[in-house]
Amino acid sequence: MARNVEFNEALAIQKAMEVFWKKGYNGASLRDLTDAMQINSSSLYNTIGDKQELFVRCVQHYTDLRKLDWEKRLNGEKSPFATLVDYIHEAVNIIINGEDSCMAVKSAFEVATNDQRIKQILAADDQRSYQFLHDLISKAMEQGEIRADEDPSLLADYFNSTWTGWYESYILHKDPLKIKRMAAFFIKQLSK
Amino acid sequence: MARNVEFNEALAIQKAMEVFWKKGYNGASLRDLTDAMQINSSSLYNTIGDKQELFVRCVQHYTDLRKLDWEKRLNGEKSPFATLVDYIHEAVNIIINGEDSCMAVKSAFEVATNDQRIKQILAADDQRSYQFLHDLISKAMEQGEIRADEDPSLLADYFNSTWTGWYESYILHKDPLKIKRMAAFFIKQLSK
DNA sequence: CCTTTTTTGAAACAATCATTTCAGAATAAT
DNA sequence: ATTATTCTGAAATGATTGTTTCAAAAAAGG
Repeated sequence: MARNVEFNEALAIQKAMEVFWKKGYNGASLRDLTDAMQINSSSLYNTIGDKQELFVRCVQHYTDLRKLDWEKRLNGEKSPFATLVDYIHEAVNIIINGEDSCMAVKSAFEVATNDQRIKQILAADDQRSYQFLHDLISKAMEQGEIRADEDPSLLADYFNSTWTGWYESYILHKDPLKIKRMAAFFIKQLSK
Repeated sequence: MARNVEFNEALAIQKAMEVFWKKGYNGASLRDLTDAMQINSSSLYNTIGDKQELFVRCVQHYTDLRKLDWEKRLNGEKSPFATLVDYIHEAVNIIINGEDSCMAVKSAFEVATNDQRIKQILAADDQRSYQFLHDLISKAMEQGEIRADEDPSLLADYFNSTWTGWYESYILHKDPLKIKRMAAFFIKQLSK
């Protein structure tokens, strides 16, 4: 009985996410966004909503991707400790090679203080990140891969919050060796 | 031969800093700023400059205050390790009680990626923070207050980047106990 | 093919943005 | 007191902000 939506919404969200990621919420204008999404603002307001709603969808999309990654890693074939070490090394590579830091971290500091919806999405994401680490650490302890004289939930909390500072360090000093040394120390703390 | 500047520039910078601190660079409008500074925009542009210049001055002011604090602590009478532990506990209290996170961290993620002047100021600030920790840690090792089987520069780097994640954690979860537990673990790692 | 419903594109919207202008008030030195 | 210079306040600047309007284009179902 009527026309269908012409543009690919998933692709448009992906493009908008990249703009927000690079420029931040306040730094990205609606023209920046619609240019990247290759749609007219009327289409945006008809289907997705206003700027805030678009941002929510983008942050949600970002955290969905992370969730998939964690699930895939947990279902992998390697041992818990090997999975953890792999993850850390890849995280280091992302920090060193990526140029836009982490969107979850940036958004936490820029908007989570004022926007409750964003805060809630990021809190849930952080909780999943914690759970991912907690699972691996406690399994590694059970299997005797790492020593079991610390509380897994404390270690997961502690390590989970550690990443953020590495991003900041790399923004300010652009020193890959610094990050790699901290990661090595991080792993050594776990294993010995 | 002529009139003097009427307003207190130092006080105006302080007020502007508080606005940027809370709202971020892009989130703070010039009206927000001049309202808080209680000056006309013409006075601002005559004496300090444009918005970017004002922000530079505010970030500089923020880091100057931190520098003074570190110097005062280094010149205190307590032992190196006691000074370090005091500092950590006060940092935890600031995270838990403050409501606007850390301006240096927020600015690093929002603008340091695009603005080289801000990046440079924050990198210098981070370097001083590192030096502060490095001084205390190496002195504590010399005096036998903590074990000396780790590289002080690595420990200083590692601990220096750890704070940032605590701020993020508190923004997302508002859980004081979580921060306190991580701080306690932090101190235990050093001392044992 | 025709009707109905929806999407699209371009333009317009008022509001706000950072910044500038300029006349008049203020003040320091003569 | 006069003069020379600078600062201040209010208003205006043009650009950009997020958002809306609406006619024309598109397409699905009868």
